[in-house]
Amino acid sequence: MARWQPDARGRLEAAALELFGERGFDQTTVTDIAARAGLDKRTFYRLFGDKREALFSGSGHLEEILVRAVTDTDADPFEAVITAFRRVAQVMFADRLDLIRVRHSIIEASPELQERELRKIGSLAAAVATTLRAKGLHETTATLAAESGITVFRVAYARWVAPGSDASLADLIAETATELRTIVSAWGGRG
Amino acid sequence: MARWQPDARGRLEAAALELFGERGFDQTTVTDIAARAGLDKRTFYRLFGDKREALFSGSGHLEEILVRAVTDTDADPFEAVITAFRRVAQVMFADRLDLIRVRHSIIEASPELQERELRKIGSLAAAVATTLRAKGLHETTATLAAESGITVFRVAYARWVAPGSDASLADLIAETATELRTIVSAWGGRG
DNA sequence: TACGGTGATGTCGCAAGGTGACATCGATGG
DNA sequence: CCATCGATGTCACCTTGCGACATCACCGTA
Repeated sequence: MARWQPDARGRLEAAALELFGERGFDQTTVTDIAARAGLDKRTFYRLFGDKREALFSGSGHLEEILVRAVTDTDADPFEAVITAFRRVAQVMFADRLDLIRVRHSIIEASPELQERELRKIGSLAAAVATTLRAKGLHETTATLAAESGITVFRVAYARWVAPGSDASLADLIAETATELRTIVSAWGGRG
Repeated sequence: MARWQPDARGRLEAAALELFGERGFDQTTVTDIAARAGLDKRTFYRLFGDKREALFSGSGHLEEILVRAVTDTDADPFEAVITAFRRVAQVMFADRLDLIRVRHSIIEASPELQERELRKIGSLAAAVATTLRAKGLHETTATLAAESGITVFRVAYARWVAPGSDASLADLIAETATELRTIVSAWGGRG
């Protein structure tokens, strides 16, 4: 085969997205993906840790932006996380809404991909918590702020991708955070 | 081999726990597990969906108890979830603390097992959210209460399994929920 | 132009996960 | 004594993922 094709990684990602969309994740072999990209199966595994990773390349970038946004503020922990997510929403989820929807439906259709997404989200939360702790917060406080912030983002994101939604992701995040505060504040105390 | 050995499922679970603890998850093959239990690899796959499931048999029971506890109260949603978790903590995490710790350390040492645990927790949250919605709550409210309740449980659980902790899980849950309320309530509003 | 190094890719083989199809055994009922 | 049925064993197979090695393009240098 022709070697040194440009952007091997990008072409493999595109091929994987196409094939997962056409046949589903399980019905697509790594050999299929590599063939569509004009490459070998072994090359795929050199660029991606496993078959699922082809759909999660952006998560590293997302973590980077999020951590920086949390660092660059001195607000209260929860507010810092929510603000950071709203900024991320404006940067990373502004365009290509069609591709985002396709990706979402592919993940939704495969338990394995859902597991991987949960892991990515978990490591995102861990990174945010570490950042908050580095700012002098107590471990439990940092973890709780990070985890509940991520929860808000996930719920808002789910509402945003749902068909028939027109609000912006940033607005949905703020709205969802407000509702979380209402729910939690209503709690009486040591149950 | 001798057939019709009693409690094949239980013996496979025990064998898996032992071997994962001795060599780690990756260094243990399904054939190893089946051999230690005196059974065949194919029998393992008939009783468990995949290799990881041998460590997560209790999650169905946990979901059942949790859903019932949420159903049997008419408190505010967040309080209902927290109370339910505290009740579960007293029922399911009272004895066998040594086994719980072993299981926890095994999962902690394997990314694949962490992924599976996250999925189990996610389906737990979904079940609780469904239960809350059945009580007439709005979708977003139900999801947020369920997810943040689970977050509280996870953080409390992490503190509880950590070496050198002596507080009860139920108390840690209440304490963590209080701290979450403090963090979220401190938030100013629409960022 | 020739030469050697370097890095990305292809080729091959293999252990392990996971599954379908079929054989086999034990118990149970007639 | 035989038929049946459900749980298990056996075999063959595909796919994932990886180690080891060969190969090609490119690049600097003489």
